[in-house]
Amino acid sequence: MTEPVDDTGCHILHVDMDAFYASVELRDRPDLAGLPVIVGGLSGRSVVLSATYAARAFGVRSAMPMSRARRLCPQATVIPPRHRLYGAVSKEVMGIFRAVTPLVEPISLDEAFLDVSGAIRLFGSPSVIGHLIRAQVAEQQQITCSVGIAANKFLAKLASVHCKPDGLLVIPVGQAMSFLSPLPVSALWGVGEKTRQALARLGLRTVADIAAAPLAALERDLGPATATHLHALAHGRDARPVESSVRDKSVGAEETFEVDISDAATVRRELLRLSRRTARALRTGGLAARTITIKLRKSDFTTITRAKTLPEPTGETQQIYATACALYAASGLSGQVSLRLVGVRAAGLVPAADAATQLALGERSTAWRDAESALDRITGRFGQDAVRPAALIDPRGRAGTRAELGRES
DNA sequence: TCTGGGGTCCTTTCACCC
DNA sequence: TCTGGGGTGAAAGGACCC
Repeated sequence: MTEPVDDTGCHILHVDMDAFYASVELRDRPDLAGLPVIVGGLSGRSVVLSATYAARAFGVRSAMPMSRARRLCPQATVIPPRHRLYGAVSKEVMGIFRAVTPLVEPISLDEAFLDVSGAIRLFGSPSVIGHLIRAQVAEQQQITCSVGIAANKFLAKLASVHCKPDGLLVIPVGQAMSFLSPLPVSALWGVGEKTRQALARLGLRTVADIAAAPLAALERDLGPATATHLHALAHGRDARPVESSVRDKSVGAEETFEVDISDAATVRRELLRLSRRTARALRTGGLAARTITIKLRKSDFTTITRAKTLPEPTGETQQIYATACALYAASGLSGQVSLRLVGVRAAGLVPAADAATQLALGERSTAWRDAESALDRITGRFGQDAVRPAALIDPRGRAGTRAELGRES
């Protein structure tokens, strides 16, 4: 047994699956246990989604280009991702959390915050609950997770990072500052490469440096919001509650081509495909959107976005697609510039029911909505390629672009 | 080394209204 | 009538996170 730790006042848990996608794949491939395994696309422009610790030992990291990962670790087994499977496992794992407390805030498929203050009388101290969760996840899903326990979200997340993989760590209330102080500024939530450089120019390299810096000096160089945020975190303060019902602010879809494209007709065809995916996501969530944004990334990786806010919220492919095409035409990039990525996003989300009531005279929209709902039912049953607009049918009889083929498996 | 796809949030700029 | 300023919403870009 481990030493008893004082977890008084530490009612926030951060649970993080270890190498989640790769661990799920290893359940089906026990022969690969202990070996370097990388989950990622097979096409030239894909990146590492997940890597086993054996692969990480070679320097492989998630988000790294696959080409580089394979150079670092040529002996690794590469497995294409199966997102539906990970989603299903995630649902099961979140179910384990919710059996302990209703206050579960999923951050992604593989991690969540839990507020266990109401569960202590029933299950025991936060550490006991952490051990219980780890045991249940291992037993029911045959994967490991790490649990960080502290007085707030930020510290709980730091704790789980520091006990990974397959660990549990409590940061007692009185030890937060001694834990935090020596860490590099990049340990703070919101400090990426750019902010790290900005802080370095101010001579700030550790969390202790930021905690000691005058707030006004930080505000001058980072802006008031970032400065206040970082200053609080550096003192171990984080008042954000665990929220079990966070509403999405936007939904969208984007796609990187295997080869850059400049032909306007091809780009529009891609916009149609992405508009369909976006509209379907809206309808699945019972939502409609007021603002449509397109994203165009050029060969040199510079990215522009163009947005339009509609008079009424919509969830229809036709309207989203028409707006996306208009934005593309107005961008000045249509047919002129080579693009490596296009995207469509819908924001300003409202419940679809509210949006429907705003359609005063029941124009053609209801007909489109009914037709698209019917299509949703068909694709839900028979797969996404069961029904497609004529524009998306490849004359050579193949389905979809190379990029899309690469993802489906 | 050559950069995915899903998002959130912040800052700046601009137009518009009062 | 002209000008300035505050407030607000939209648009655009960018940093960041998983």
